[in-house]
Amino acid sequence: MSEDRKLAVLRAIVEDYVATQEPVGSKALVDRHQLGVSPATVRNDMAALEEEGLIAQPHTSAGRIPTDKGYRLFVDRLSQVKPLSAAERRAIATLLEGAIDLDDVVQRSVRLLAQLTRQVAIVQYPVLSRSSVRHVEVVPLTAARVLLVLILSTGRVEQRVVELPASLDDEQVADLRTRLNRAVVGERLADAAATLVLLPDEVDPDHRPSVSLLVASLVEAMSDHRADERVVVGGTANLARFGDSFDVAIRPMLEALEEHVVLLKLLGEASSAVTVRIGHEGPVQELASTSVVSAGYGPSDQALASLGIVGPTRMDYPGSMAAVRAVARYVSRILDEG
Amino acid sequence: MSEDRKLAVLRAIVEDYVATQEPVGSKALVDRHQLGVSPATVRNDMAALEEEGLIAQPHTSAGRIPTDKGYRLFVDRLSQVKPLSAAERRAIATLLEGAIDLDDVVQRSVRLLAQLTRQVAIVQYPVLSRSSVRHVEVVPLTAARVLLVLILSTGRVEQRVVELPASLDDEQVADLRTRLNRAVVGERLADAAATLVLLPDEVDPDHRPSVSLLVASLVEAMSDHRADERVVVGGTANLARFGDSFDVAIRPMLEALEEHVVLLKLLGEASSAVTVRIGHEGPVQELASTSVVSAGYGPSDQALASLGIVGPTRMDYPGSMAAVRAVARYVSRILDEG
DNA sequence: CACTGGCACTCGCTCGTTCAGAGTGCCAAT
DNA sequence: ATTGGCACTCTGAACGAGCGAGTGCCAGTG
Repeated sequence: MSEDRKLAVLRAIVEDYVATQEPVGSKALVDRHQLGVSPATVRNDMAALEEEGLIAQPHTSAGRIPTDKGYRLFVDRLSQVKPLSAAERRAIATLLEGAIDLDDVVQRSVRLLAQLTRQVAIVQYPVLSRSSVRHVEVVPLTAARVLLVLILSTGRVEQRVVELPASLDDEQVADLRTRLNRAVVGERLADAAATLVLLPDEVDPDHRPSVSLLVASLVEAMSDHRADERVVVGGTANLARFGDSFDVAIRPMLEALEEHVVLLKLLGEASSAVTVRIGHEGPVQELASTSVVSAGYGPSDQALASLGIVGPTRMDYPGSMAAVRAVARYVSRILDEG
Repeated sequence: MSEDRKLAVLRAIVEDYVATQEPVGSKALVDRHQLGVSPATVRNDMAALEEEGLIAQPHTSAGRIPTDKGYRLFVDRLSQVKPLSAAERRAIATLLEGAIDLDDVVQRSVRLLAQLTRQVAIVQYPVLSRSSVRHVEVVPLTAARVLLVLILSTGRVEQRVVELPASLDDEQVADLRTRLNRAVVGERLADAAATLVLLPDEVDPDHRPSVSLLVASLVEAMSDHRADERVVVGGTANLARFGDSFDVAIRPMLEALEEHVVLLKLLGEASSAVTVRIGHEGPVQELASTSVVSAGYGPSDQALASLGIVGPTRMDYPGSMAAVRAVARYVSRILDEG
């Protein structure tokens, strides 16, 4: 029994099962693939594969389906990322280049991923703490009320309204604006806080309470992890496609998709390579029958956040990986330019 | 045959059917409700109700279920809005008061509505064109690049980065900031554009191209209907609850929930009263078996936008209406304060 | 005249049974 | 090592019977 052919059989099983959604038998296999051997031989190979835990039969006398372990082997050794068609790549490029701001980029990416893979897509907003400050703006609203605007290198904008204990005139506000920007522009958020706390000491003691308050508010905006946890989901309608052919329960999926914390766990740590999590390998019990394909993205190849897709373990891995990788790259490029 | 009792029977049918999800027969009715008559009598009433098109039987020799027309009558004449429990009202108040900005208010409202009604909730962002300008800020980023920040009375913040044909120094920016604010603060968005177009004529001819560009960008931000169409959806997991008990197809629901344009159609024109759309009364063919309960909200009782819930026609209308009304009121109050 | 009890009738649903088909494992042969 | 053949297993579809919920109608009663 040839080891190579055994793996060829596994690959064929995965491909057929993904395509048809039905357990695949020995006869069907030799019909659809040019294996050059008889069904009986394939049966022997199958028995061996089952022995190794790579495939299983739902019940006696049914075809075989791949196990999670089988998919893992397939992804690691038997498949290569399927290149996208020229049309698809053009579609990605034009769609993403039409985006007008960060929100829009994220929005469009989700749609794109969902359409390309026909799965549920998830895109995380760039993580705050690793980006740097591009500009800080102080806007007087009334005498004792100012708006702080924090603009980050990723294009993200955070704003806070602050009530001051004492009023500031325009000149003082302008001075403050200069000082703040001198202190933090170009700094990474994680470091900026340290520089900021020294600022109140520099100014006229009369205004120290106001400045302290402003600084506190700014630091708070910088470490706002609520914003870090923002993710956008799209393509939920695709759930229905494989939803009724059950096996994958839609209920827990829908619930997970509402819990952004869970989604972040699913996406995992951002790393620029494409990551595949199959079935039980994932961190969420309820989603043991789903897989996640994700990749990090961010300007200049530092992975600021992740995006990816979630679908049943029986998915088209090569295709999904290609789509995820392509979108991640394009989004990274856009962020580089912006 | 008493007309009153006939309506009581209809009410009982609606209530039972909503509770059990199963066609209700004459026997079950007299058991569960104190109608003071025998099943046979109820059967006669039922025959009459069916004659009038208010109820129907799925097939001969099954119980009755209300028709859309039956629900309509129930909502209009047989039910009163069920008051929320004190605990529920407290939950609404505390949750919404903890919100820190407009995004957060919208986010929390959706969750709240979904939890209270156990249906899918939809909240529309306040419509731009009817709100007014609170402040405009011009932030120099580099010599020939500025950030425009537009702050609206609803708390919404829009920003645009503009590349200028010529560079402006700080003094000129400050002057521009003053002029812009003088021109539009307090104006409604619809009117502000008219005032703005005159602005370029006021300034030094050298900077006229830059100012024109800024004004154009601002006008564009003000009339950004993309932002108008923003809606947030929550509680999708609730779909699964009644999803498998068929009759309501989840597929078109999920699809509709992704199409924000469709959702806006569903919510309809914002009016401060609670509106109920039952089944086919709605504007979307595919959702003929779902109902929408919605209400407008906005500061000082002008309805800026709508929020509501979507669910199967067999829903708890009094409860849903109460929840929608309560949330709409609380959100309005929050906007009033902010 | 409104209501009631009784009764025959209609279906949809559930359950058991049967049957065909797909697929397997094993064995003897090449 | 591979193959054809064969007996065996098991699922899923098809069928039919019987049950039960529910109805409509009718004759009887206050």
